[in-house]
Amino acid sequence: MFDLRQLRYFVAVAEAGHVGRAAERLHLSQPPLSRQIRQLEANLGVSLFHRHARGVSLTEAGERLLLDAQDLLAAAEAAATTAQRTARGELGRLRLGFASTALYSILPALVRRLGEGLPAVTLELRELTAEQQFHALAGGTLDAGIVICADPPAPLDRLPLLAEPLVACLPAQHPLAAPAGTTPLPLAALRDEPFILFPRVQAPALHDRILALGQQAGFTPRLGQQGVQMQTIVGLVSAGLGVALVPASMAGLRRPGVCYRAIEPAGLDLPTELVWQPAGLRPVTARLIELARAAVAG
Amino acid sequence: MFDLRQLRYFVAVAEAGHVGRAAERLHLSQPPLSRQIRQLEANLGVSLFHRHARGVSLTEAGERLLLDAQDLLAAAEAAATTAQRTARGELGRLRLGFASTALYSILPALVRRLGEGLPAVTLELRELTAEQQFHALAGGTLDAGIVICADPPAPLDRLPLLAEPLVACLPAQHPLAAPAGTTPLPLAALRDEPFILFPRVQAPALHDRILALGQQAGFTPRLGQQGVQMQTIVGLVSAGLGVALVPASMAGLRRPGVCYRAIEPAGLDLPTELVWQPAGLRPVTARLIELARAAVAG
DNA sequence: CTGCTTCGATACTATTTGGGTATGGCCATG
DNA sequence: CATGGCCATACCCAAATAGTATCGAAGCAG
Repeated sequence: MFDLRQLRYFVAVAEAGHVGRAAERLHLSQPPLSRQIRQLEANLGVSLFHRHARGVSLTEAGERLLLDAQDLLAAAEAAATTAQRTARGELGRLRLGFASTALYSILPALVRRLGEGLPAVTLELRELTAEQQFHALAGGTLDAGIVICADPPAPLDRLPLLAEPLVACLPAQHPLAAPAGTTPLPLAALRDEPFILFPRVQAPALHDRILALGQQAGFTPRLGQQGVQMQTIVGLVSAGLGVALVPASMAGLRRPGVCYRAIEPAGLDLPTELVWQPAGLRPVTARLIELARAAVAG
Repeated sequence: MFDLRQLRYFVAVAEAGHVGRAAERLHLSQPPLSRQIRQLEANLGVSLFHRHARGVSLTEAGERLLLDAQDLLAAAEAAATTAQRTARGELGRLRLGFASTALYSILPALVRRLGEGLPAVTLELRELTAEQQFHALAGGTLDAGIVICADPPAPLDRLPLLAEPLVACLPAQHPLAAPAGTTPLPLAALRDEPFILFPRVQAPALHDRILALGQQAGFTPRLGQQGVQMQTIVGLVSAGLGVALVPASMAGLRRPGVCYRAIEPAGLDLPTELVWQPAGLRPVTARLIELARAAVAG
């Protein structure tokens, strides 16, 4: 069978109409080129050129092959660059999990950066709890995840993206409601309110952190309704079913009927982190981590 | 850049999952295969395989390349066979001219044989006078032509396809009209009828042949209407505008209102011939000539 | 019609590249 | 810890490719 080199030679001769001229263009001397063309003809069992006194011209079969050869060479080139771009993580699918709070903090900026830095990567976003993300990462069905206030199991790497305090989320008609910027609300003032929380299994660390804050303020929070997603919790608060402690960035949700207030004691900031499995890291995941690192630094 | 051989090797290794196994399948020993794979990786600047203890597996870039490589190899194969089939005249366009009479004699059978013998050839049929065909053949805009009773100019080759006598074509109501199979009609009986003919410039040889037949029968045919196509001439006869001498195969047209009779003297048979330019003969034209030759012989 | 020019083909040599054999080294498994 | 399986490396030989010199055929001008 033939060879891409022979095809390149053939195209050069066909386009130049001269063997010698084409040899020059290929930085080659004339005789080997002549020989390669004849060899291609022998391999195919087809004569591709008419030889006459002042050059060569394509036979019908040659004209047909010229079209195919140009396509083939272009396709080969494209295949090479596709493989290279895939290896660099510039091409493909990126499966990114995220906790619901990330939608209101880091996720929009990160997605924008991905779109700018890796425009040919298809981003698949999945809203998942931290546990679901850890499981999917271990199973290889997720490339990276964004979790808040959760402890990734041993084999996972992590990158802190941001840290934010908890704030109180109150119904707007609540006696303690006040515009932002007023003095922090002493937590003890909420001792008699029902607290709206995630189910503990979904986010044990965050759940415990909130209960501990209550203890620190001298009371045991009374549990009210439960909600799996942050939007649900804020919605329940706006319906007057209780109060909640939520990440400060949830104030960006601007749901009518709720009010956010800083609390005292403030407690430790909640970390939002990017997590991934370093073993078998896909190139595109590595690029995501780079971008995220740059986003945190910049 | 890489090479189709390397691509074939790559595909074999990818499909086998083992270098050694693939080497066997390629009738090759393992070390050169190993080396070619590494060289392909070096050429692309991309690692295509993960090596582990019991074989190799594709990297993400490798998986991407595998798809493209399989396509490329198939396309290369296809390009080769396309060129070969084109060289053999099994593929392409065949521009065939024909005189209108051929429609009622040899053309249908020839077209059927072409469809069977060269199914991938696109036949372009053009109804043209002999002179138009000779001109188009000289100009290279026609591959072959079918003419009746015409003398091709010097550079053209010819193949006789059939020869047929002239018969009289009379209006059905004409006193001389009679069913086929009766005695031949003495031409002299038509001495007072207007003769419907082609314009002489369109088919001088046939025109002269008809006039000569009249002379032979002892009169000079009186010219009536003219028609360029055979169908037209027969139509004018059926309208009662005169009589005509037409190739015997025109009886196959079975136009109502006309009647065909053998004539006396019969004169020489009219040759219908395939003509073409032997210089720069296209492969597909050569195949047509072969088929036509077989059709005449068989 | 003859010499000149142009261009592809051929002969021969040098170098590169590809393939074979022997062997080393790594990783998983029992 | 030893063993087996498998890929990588080292080295050598054969084949293919490129370069130089030359030939031969076909148009063109004088």
